[in-house]
Amino acid sequence: MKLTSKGRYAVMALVDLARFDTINPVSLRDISLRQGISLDYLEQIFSKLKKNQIVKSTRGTQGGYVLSKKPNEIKLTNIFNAVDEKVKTVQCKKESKKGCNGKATKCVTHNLWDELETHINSFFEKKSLEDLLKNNSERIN
Amino acid sequence: MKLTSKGRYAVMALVDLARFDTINPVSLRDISLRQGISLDYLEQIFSKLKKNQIVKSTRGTQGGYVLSKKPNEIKLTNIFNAVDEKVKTVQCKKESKKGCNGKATKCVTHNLWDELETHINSFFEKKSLEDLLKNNSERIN
DNA sequence: TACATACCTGACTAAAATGGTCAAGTTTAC
DNA sequence: GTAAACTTGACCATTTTAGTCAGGTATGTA
Ligand code: FES
Ligand code: FES
Repeated sequence: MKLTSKGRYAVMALVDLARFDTINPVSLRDISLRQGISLDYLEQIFSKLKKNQIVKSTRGTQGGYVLSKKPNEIKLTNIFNAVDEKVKTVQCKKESKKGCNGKATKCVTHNLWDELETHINSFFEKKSLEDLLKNNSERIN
Repeated sequence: MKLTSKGRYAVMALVDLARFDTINPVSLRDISLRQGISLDYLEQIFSKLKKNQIVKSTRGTQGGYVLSKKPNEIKLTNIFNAVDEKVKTVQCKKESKKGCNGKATKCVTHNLWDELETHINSFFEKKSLEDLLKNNSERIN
């Protein structure tokens, strides 16, 4: 079970945005340099974040991205959904009546993985960007 | 973030074992048929489970595997460690002083992922094979 | 003692996912 | 007009996953 770079980078970039977008839009180039993420890869990620109305963009010189909501309104769940970083623990289709073994009943571990998924998702639903900002400034002081 | 088949199969197989090993050792062939898991793949998994003293084996005709501890003494943590299904959320080496960005400080999200890892692992530490047996028989009745 | 059953070991591999790069734009501030 | 910055889509190398395959070795039973 591991977290992919796409999810990790999305959150890193948005924290960066939350810290620096108060005066001017922030360019991906800046984020790329500050956070050490490939510029081209960031573009893919921000394209998805924009489609999901998590960020807004301004084109042209001095352009860049800005959060489209307040940091406390952006939960990790929203971010992860936007970039398709989903938690997948069960193998079977959840709606399907068939189990992952192809039989008519769910496998012996189905309920366990389902609980696990809920457990993990509850973490993402609790945490917002604002929590991360606090956490970060605590560490600086 | 997704669970791999190796971890999933290991738990499925051990639940099967816990249900059927009370009289005779259980052959991998039986598990393979009941759970719909490739026999050759099961052998790889059980090799690791054996090295980690989670199961014991008997060779020859009528041979097979038996749990080496009571179901309530086998936690998911133990199983996952045995088959190398580890939860990995941070990108950096934890001991290292360097962050995942190569800089001297930890990245802005490091603490978050570390919390997440703890959150997930606590689930695995709580759950034992016995819990799964209960859950399963509940569903049958 | 033969022989079938079942464990044991290690090498190999097809397919998918990951983590990007690259190329060719369009928009807009200055 | 030109450079900065967003936009789009194709492409690709590497790694991981989820196995397969080909040999073994041990042992209960007939
Ligand atoms: S995971 Fe849903 S049936 Fe096995
Ligand atoms: S995850 Fe540890 S420094 Fe980024």
